[in-house]
Amino acid sequence: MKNNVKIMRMKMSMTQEQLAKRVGATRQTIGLIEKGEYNPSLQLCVAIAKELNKTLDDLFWEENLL
Amino acid sequence: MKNNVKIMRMKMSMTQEQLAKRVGATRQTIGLIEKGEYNPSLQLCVAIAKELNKTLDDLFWEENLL
DNA sequence: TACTTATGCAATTTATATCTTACATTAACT
DNA sequence: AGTTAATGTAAGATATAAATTGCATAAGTA
Repeated sequence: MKNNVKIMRMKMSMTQEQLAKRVGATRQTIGLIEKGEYNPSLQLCVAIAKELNKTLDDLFWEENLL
Repeated sequence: MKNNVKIMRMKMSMTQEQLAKRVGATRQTIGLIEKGEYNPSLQLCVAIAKELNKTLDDLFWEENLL
């Protein structure tokens, strides 16, 4: 489950904790998702995408990985 | 968690059971996802999208809902 | 040095997605 | 009427996402 969350979060100058609070998750959960060895729920993925002004495909679709 | 899974599955002339088998899930899980009152995992969403020749955004991004 | 901030990581608990099994319904067909 | 295929739905068990708590570390800073 590799993804672009970490890169896009840093582009927005947000910390894991700030993003976590805004999407209603914990810092640990965000950390695990960024690490990639995790299978988050669709709701959480959508919440993260909206906070980072991206779409699901931008963050999680294979062909779009940076 | 409304989505376009049911519409796209029917466009591909697949039954819930056929789609379920191809993505490694059960018919019941597919049914619940299509019904929309459910929060599937990202892995399952990706598997479904690939089987239906669509992307995550096509199936699950709000602005793309049919 | 000491202090703070951001992150990594691990153990335990809680919530819930998913599976399994089962039964009901509807539509199409013989 | 009877049969089959596709779907809806529900109860219980299992797997795992996510929360909670805690500690370690690196980088910056007073």
